[in-house]
Amino acid sequence: MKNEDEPKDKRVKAADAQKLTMAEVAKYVGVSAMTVSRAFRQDASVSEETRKRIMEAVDALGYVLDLSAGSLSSRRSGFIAALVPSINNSNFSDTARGITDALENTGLQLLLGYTDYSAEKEERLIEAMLRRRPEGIILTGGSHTDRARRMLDKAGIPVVETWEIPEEPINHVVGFSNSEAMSLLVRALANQGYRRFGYIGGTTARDTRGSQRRSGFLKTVEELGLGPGRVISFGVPPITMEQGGQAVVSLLERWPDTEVVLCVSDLSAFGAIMECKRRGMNVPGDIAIAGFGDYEISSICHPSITTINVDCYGIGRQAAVRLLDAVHGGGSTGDEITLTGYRVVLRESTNRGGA
Amino acid sequence: MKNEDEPKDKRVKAADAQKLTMAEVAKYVGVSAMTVSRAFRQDASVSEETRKRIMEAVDALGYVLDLSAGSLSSRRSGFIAALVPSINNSNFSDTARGITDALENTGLQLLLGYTDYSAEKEERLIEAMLRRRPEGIILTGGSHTDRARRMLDKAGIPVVETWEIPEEPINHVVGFSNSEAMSLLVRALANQGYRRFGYIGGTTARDTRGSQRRSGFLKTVEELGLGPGRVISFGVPPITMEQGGQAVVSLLERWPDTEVVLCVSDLSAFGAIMECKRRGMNVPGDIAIAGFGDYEISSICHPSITTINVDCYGIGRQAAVRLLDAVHGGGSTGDEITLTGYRVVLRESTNRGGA
DNA sequence: TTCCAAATTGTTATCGATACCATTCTGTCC
DNA sequence: GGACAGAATGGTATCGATAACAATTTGGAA
Repeated sequence: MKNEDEPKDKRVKAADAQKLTMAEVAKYVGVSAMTVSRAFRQDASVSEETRKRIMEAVDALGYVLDLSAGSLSSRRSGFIAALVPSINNSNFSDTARGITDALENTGLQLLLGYTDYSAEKEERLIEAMLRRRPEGIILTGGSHTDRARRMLDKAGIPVVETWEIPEEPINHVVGFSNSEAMSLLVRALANQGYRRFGYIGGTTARDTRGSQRRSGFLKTVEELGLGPGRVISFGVPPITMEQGGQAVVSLLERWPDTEVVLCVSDLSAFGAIMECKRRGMNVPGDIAIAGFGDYEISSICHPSITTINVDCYGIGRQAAVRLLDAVHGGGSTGDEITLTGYRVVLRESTNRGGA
Repeated sequence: MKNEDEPKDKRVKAADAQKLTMAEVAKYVGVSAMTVSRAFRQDASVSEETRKRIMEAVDALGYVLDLSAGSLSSRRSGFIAALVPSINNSNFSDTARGITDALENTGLQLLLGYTDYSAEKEERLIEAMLRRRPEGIILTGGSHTDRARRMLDKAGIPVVETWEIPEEPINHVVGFSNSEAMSLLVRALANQGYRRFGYIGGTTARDTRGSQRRSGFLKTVEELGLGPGRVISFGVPPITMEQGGQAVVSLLERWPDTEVVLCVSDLSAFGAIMECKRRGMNVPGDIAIAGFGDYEISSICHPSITTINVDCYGIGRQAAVRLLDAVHGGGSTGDEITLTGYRVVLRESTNRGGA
């Protein structure tokens, strides 16, 4: 049995307060709603004194601007949408952070979605996002369903594709060639004297960047006259640390004399290295292993991991900057491809003749 | 010189199409706008035949529902806000994933923000979020500015605090006691025979969960009669892998006979272990090290890391479920504290007499 | 056949801010 | 003193959907 004089649910009172509208603030101050509206925008012409009185009233009453109402009449939602494959992957969350940071103080809100590496889920997300009328949208990769492309086209908003160079860009692109980046790594290691190259990646083409890295690997090994590359496909992308460990076992069973193994990402490379150590093998003494992405872990772990450093944060930041240009400046410069940097980072895990 | 019959900028045409409104779809089909509106909701009463015709028209015209207009009249924004300290931390991105998954097919959109472990940034984000009139909000931790509390109170929406048990909960809570969890780990290791305990954490109280872990550590070491704990504070939270490595060096310089080091998170523990190995020390032979959070890395790395497993995904999922209950069901059950599980995971890094 | 309940569709007002244009006020210059 | 530019403020229509209620149709039951 509840006590009778127990206080009533606090939210009842609160719910009333919630109804507070701009007109009521205006009445309280003794101005028109329009003036209150102007007081909230820094560029509008309101006398300093009036603005001060309004803001005091806003504080006193606890009024909070309602953007959904505003965006309807101003026809500007104040949203930017961004889709990434996964938020659990630190490369992509760095990109998301870059976007968020670039959006700070622009008055734009980020609507973030993750596609789980699926073009179908991407399509559904794009539709869900467009229902909020974003002023621009940032996508990962260039592989989209036909319907997704049609929706984006119809939406008439700037689109930025990131993390790779699509064959048929929709609009703007901020990224790099995953194939060439992997190629660069192969050449760097070949320069060190490695000859028998293995590769570990996922089983399907879901992860288009992963596929591009593999094809860059295969092409370059071929070009260097180092025979066909030894490829192990293991697990649905994105492959985990654990799967990296399992894959390297398969690879070494099949081609025991492999000298160096390149992995689709640092995570699988790390798993591979740890599995080798667990089995008593020496990295890089018995086998050299390299990754891709330069995750934090790769510079810290022992042995530290040779990899390709990608400017994940910069991809996000530049994508957002491009988008802002297009949204505000009217995109006068037209569609463009912005190449972002990458570089080979040689570390202990591929030290030739290393400990 | 551009070719004259080059197609004009596609976006011009697209921008026109964008203006498409529900009324135009209605006219095209020969029904009222209201009927089109009903066709978009699955519970509304529209004949199957009419809905089919409408949806065909929607497809043909490429109409996309405008939720911002709808939310104004229905007074339901369709948003849920969630604030996490960082999206680069896989623990919190797991929580974000749990929230997103629980929201799937509810028609609710997640507005995600990251506070960077700052109560001031949290306050600004809460205000920004409230301007979108979310139907509920999920926060991390129980430490908020006064103004933030006031705004939340006024907003009159359900609030769920996660990841810890606040002393003064606002509303609902989904979390666990970080202090008790750390205490459990200390006891488990004391049971194994360890006596001289060290601790590595950040320098400030910004990370309240980190502070709670430290106090749980200190209290328990004291209770067990194992003298004052040896604490190294290093770096602004969240401390990185690298800082974990630096901290363990400090700790061992100051107290060389330390037997086991507990770290505020697996990331710093990993950094500490790698630094020890780099310096030729054996883990756990020379020094045992444990973390907190059970990140993927901890089960994979060598030696694998003893830690506290936390149900990060479940925290997000349950927080969202609680919130949905409160939003839809009217929160009839009142405010509640939902405790989520955690458990000690003993691994190689604290093997007594280990290799 | 008559009548009523349920299913289906239509009409109108409205959500809360902002765009657009009109109006008032202030100060300055000739 | 008059005129006028520019700043400050107000009034009204409007953004595009949905709530609320009204009207119409349909299918049986009486």
